[in-house]
Order: sequence, then structure tokens, then C-alpha cells
Amino acid sequence: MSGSIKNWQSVQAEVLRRIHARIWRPGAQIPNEADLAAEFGCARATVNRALRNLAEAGLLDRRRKAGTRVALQPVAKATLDIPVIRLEVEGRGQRYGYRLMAREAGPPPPEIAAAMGIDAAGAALHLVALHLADEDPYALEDRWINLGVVPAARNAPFDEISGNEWLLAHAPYTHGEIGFSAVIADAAAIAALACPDPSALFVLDRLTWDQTRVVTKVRITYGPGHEMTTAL
Amino acid sequence: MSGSIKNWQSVQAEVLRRIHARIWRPGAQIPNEADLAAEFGCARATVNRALRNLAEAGLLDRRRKAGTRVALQPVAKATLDIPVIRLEVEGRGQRYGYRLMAREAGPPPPEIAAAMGIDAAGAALHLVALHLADEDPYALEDRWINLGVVPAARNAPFDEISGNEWLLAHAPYTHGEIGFSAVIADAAAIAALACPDPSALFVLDRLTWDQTRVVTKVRITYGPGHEMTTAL
DNA sequence: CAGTGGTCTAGACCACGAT
DNA sequence: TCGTGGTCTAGACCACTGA
Repeated sequence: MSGSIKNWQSVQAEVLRRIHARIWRPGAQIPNEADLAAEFGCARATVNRALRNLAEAGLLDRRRKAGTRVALQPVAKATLDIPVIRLEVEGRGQRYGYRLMAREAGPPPPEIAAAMGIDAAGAALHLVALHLADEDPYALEDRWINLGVVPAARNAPFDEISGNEWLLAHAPYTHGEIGFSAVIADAAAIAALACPDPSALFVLDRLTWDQTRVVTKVRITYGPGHEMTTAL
Repeated sequence: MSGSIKNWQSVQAEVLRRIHARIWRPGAQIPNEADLAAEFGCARATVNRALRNLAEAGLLDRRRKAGTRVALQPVAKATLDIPVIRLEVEGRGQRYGYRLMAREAGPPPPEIAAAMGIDAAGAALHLVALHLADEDPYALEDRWINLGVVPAARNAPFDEISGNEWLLAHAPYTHGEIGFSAVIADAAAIAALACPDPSALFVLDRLTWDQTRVVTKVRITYGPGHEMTTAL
């Protein structure tokens, strides 16, 4: 018996050690919570907290009655933080700049309207803006805001504050989808981001909802060479 | 007062409702755990579970003594699941195929050795493999395995099983880094993935460690149009 | 110093689901 | 059916940190 195991972090560490040392093999069942609690001399709730945490991380598979097993194919979970772009730039120690390039209210084109679930009569606000880091182009934002859901956006000062930040402060959302992909820079992107032709650009698409209605749809096109990283 | 609030999910839902309804504004402090427990008629631990969960999701900021506040700039956390490619393909309902294209053991080139922390005398195994979905190229895998850490890899059957899956089963890792970016397809990628020239390809770079030593370094280059999505 | 969140405990009941 | 994890409770002590 090693040092005292009393808190959930040390239980988790000990479980990790056993998995890593192959004492508990991938696919194998591990003792149940009550037995582990007895072995470690702590409460079952403490063991539960540790194991639940590891299961959320994908290292354990837990099922009632079937027990807890070491995951066979631990699915890596990469948690990406997607901050407001201003904070992302400032976090790199660069000076942030913002320039609104286009702003137009009106019915969106059919494919946008369909993706956002806006009918023909509905109105949307289209914004195109450039985010700068130390005066250099950093990312291009192309956003549609559903004015049926956020009417106040029609008169919001988007020449001073980015759509992202204004919406965060004024239009909460309940859930959303996010997607990452790579695209060849089109003419507009080449001009705005001052990148060579051809360029491969990293793109983030986001669609956010308030209950059943789309609040906003945005595509962020990052400058060439952009990388999004995280610990695993 | 709505229906009874007894479990942490309903506490969380109620807190979300209040944030969303602007009863608790961004930046504002909310009541402490004990008060909320009294209001909801449940134990403090239940409130704690709900609020801790929301804090992990980035919607609340919690600090001892300072209390709990509604986050000013809720950082969106996108959790990407990075499964084994075989499961990713099969999950789309396609048939998975795998072809080893190159395999060579020896000292890695300087930039790879540096990234992996291998000295001049160290040996590595270089694998290039193609993953197929319904016979079509799906992703190109370019992997370096540190033979100093995983000597058994030298004789592993990588013509039958992908480096990813073999390593998961035989070489546990303690932590890693992952990065996503976009690249212009080079000649090798164009040939292997059968994509037009030029193409923008989505790339995943991963470096995994066992304690202090790099286990493997891999770059997965996905076929054109690949998108990685997740709920928000 | 004192208020707040972080955690542990011992016990209890329940929901799920494998057999 | 009944073993297992999921959760709740009431109470307690502690760690951190703002005032």
C-alpha cells in the first residue's frame, strides 16, 4: 500500500497508474466502486468521482450492472477553447484591430436562409469584418444574424464591436454546432487576408441556436498558416 | 416556483434558465451554494454538482470567497472526439480499408528528431499509410514511432493494422498535443488522395508522450472537403 | 479574519440492464 | 432478478482569498 489515498485526485492517479502499468488491461473489468473504496479506505462517493472523471475522459467504460472496464479504444477527446477573437489575439500578446467591411440588412440568399431556417419574408443582417493582429489581417468573419430572433442587432454598432462580442452580450444561445475544415482561398479572402494564390485556409463554421431558432451563422476564415492546438 | 428541483440536472436547468432569461446578468454574482440549496430544497452537494458542471462548461466563474458569477465572455468549449480512423469510417456507414505504403526504420531527419526529442543515435520507425472508405482514399497517415520507447514496434504487423490501433493496444501514453490546420496538397498527397491540384486539405498533427519521452508523432492529412464537427 | 467554494463521509434509495 | 453505477442527503472540515 502506497501513501494514503484519501481524495479523488489521488484515487484517479492510482487508477491511471494501474491502467498505465497494465495491471488493469484494456478491455478488462476493474473492481466495483465499493471494493475500491474499501481498498483505498475512502468513501464510495470519492471513488465514484474519480472513475466518473476518467470515464468522461474516455479512458473507462462504465455501465450499470456490467461494471467498469478499461476502454479498448480510448477515444481521444480534444477540448478546444474558442474564445472571442479579440481575446485570442490579445492572448498572443498582439494588438487587436477590427474593421467592418460590409453591412447589409435584407433577406438572405436561399442557401443561407435554408441553413438558418428563415422563411422568404424573414430578414437577416449580413456582416463582413476583418480582425487584425498588430495591423496584419488575422481572420475574416462572414456573419448572418437572424433579425427575427435578435431585432436589436439592426441598429447595433458593429463598426465598433465585432458581431461575436455584441451577440455574446445581447443574444444568449442555448446550443450550437461548430465545424472545422480547410478551403482554397477565394478572391475575396486573398484580398482581405493578403495571402498568396493559391492558399489553404483554416475555416471555422458556427451555427448557434436559441431553443428552436437560429440566432446566427458565421464563418471565420483564418489567415494562412493558422493552427488550432490543444492539449490531449 | 416551478416543479420540484431535486436533482443536479434540474438545478442546472434552472440556473441556465435564469442566466438565459437575464435574471442573472453576465458578470453578476449569483447566490451562494447554501442559499441556493435552501431555495431549491436540496442538499448543497447537489447545487455544487450543478454549478461545478456549468463552470467547467465556461458559463460560470467561481472563486472561493469571491463567489460565483455569470461569465462575461463565455468561452465556447468544443470537445472533439478523435476516434481511431477505422471507427470513424465505419461510423459513417462506410467500409474501411487500409494500405501500408512505406515502412522504414532508421534515424529520423533532423527536424523530426528535434520535435521528438530523439538524439542522433536514436532510432525511429517511419510509416506511411492510406486509409480508405469504400475503396476511396480517406486520409493519409504519416507517422514516426520512437523505437527507443516502443522497441516492439520494429516487428509489429503494420501491414495489417494501423499504427494508431497498434499503439493504442501496445503503447499507452500519458499526455499529448494535438493541432489542426489547413495545407495545400503536396505532390504526394495529390497522388495518394487522388485530389485536384491545387487542393486545401485538413490536417491533424498529434504528438504523444509517455511521461517525458515522445512515443509517436503523426500527421493525418484528410481528403478534400473533410470537415470535423461537434456540438457546442 | 471570515465567507465561499471544494471536498469527504456514511448511509441510503434508485435506475438501468445483463443474465 | 439483482448487481452495479448514479445520485441525494446532512453534516463536517478545509483551502483559498477578498476585505
